[in-house]
Amino acid sequence: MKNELVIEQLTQIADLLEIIGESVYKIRAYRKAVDSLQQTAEDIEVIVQEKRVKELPGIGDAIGEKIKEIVVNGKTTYLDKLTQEIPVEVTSLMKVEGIGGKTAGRLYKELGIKSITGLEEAIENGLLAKLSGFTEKKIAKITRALTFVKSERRPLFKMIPIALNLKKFLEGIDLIQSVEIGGSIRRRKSTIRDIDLHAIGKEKDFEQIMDIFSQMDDVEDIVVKGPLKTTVKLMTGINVDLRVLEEHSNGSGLIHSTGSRNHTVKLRTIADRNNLLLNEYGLFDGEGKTLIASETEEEVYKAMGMSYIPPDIREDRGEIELAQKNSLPDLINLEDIKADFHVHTNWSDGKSVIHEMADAAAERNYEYIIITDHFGKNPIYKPMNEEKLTKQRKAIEQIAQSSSVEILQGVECDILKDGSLSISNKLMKDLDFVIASIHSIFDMPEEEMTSRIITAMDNEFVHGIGHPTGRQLGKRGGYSINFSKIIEKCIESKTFLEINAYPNRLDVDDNVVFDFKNKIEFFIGTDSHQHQQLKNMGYGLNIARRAWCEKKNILNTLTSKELLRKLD
DNA sequence: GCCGTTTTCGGCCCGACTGTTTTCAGTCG
Repeated sequence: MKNELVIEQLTQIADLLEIIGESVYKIRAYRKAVDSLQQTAEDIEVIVQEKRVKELPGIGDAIGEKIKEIVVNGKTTYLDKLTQEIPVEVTSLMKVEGIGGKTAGRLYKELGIKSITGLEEAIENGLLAKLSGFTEKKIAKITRALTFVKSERRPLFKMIPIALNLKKFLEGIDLIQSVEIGGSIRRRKSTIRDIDLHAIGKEKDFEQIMDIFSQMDDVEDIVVKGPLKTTVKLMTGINVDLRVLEEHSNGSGLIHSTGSRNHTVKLRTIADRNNLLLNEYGLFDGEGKTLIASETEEEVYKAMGMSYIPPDIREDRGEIELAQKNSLPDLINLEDIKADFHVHTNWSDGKSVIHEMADAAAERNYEYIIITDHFGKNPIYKPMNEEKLTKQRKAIEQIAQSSSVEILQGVECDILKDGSLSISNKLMKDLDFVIASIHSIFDMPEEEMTSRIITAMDNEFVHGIGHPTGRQLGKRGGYSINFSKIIEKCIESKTFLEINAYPNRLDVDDNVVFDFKNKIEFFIGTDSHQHQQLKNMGYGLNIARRAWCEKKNILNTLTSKELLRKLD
């Protein structure tokens, strides 16, 4: 897939336009196009071939042509032209916090600085200090920013506890009435860059609140500090934003802090079109004098003529237009989940025994559970063989007699290098559910990897593909596969894709589910290796909800009878 | 450069913080 290449080049164009001082609207258009592509799981080559590029929001004639050029030639002449004026490396300066296009442009034009190293040298040899406007204070700020590694996106499950600790700390301050976690954590994105906090207090206390916040133990640096908004960098390198408001602005402030940026921009645009003004303080009449709504999010959305939009789907992907028509999807909930489809026990590499898993499922009010221990030859997973499989079946039958949840027997088998499986057809035939997953040889070219998985799906006894991309958040990206082709095969072979809810996997990504949920169905598996991990179903649900899934899109909402009938 | 509940042309979200700015540009979210 050439999606990454297109995104990279359009971003470079936007950066370069910023450096040469082009119209902010033109720059915004390129950034919007990048956003749009980042939300697409489909192969851009396929989109170009089918002449659907301009159907993507924010992409018109000009950018559409450039995308086509990049897909066909690997580059666009427009970028070539821009780089004749400004070398593309100069855009790397904009990665430094506080340096934008204007500053990067001056650094290059006036001092010939092209890179971070060049900038460091110019600071050291005093060249930067000779530039007008680069006072000691400003240089000190840049120097500090240079010591920080650009903060990376981290898995949601690692950020939630950090955010909760901060929330707890702030809630312990008398001057603060309440604290909410906003931003991408509240929207439940799979990976998170910054932590956004929204606090309520009295205006007279704002400065003191910010003093306490910026003096917390694990603050490494204060990035910006004002009475209304403060950003600190923690020693872990994570940026934390705190926005403080008075209680009457709670709803509008929370909408602002939660984002996404594109969602709030769209809301404000609509408000403006209706002669209203929306900001973090509330929804006002056009003059900004009369307050219309602000106390709760529900009130603000309602006053905007919309139904309440859950945080998970605030991404400007059409949810606002649907909310205006009161026809948002009826998002799937935890109560709709009747089973966990991917569970390991001590029959392979799991830590819990079957009945512990069944009990944990019962506690979650599931109707059934599918035990899917490893089957194959890879000793890492202590896999089962034919003999163990037969014994396990007897064990399951026995435990099921005293269990309040139904226990189905499945396996997770390996997709071998050539697409064949680590289990025979004869054995699969008697199993309720077969997940086939890739557990070895990850670095295959896209085409080979895609046909490897497609070969596995061709096996009539395979029901689902486990953790389809193999990504491990914060460790490795997924292997290269072509989703457009995989989905086609899913439809043809009636195979389902997993939403793997193991917190460091979250695989597939919500973009994939969003794009293809009306073509195929998905199942959520926690891939639990001990009974406490069944609670990770929530992470799988986050993905499904972000992808606008309703009950009908997710197999876990079926009863066991309905499921088995469907698999037949 | 994109886009259309008034518009195929004329708009394009809104506000906080920083620096040295005596009224604003740059950057960020």
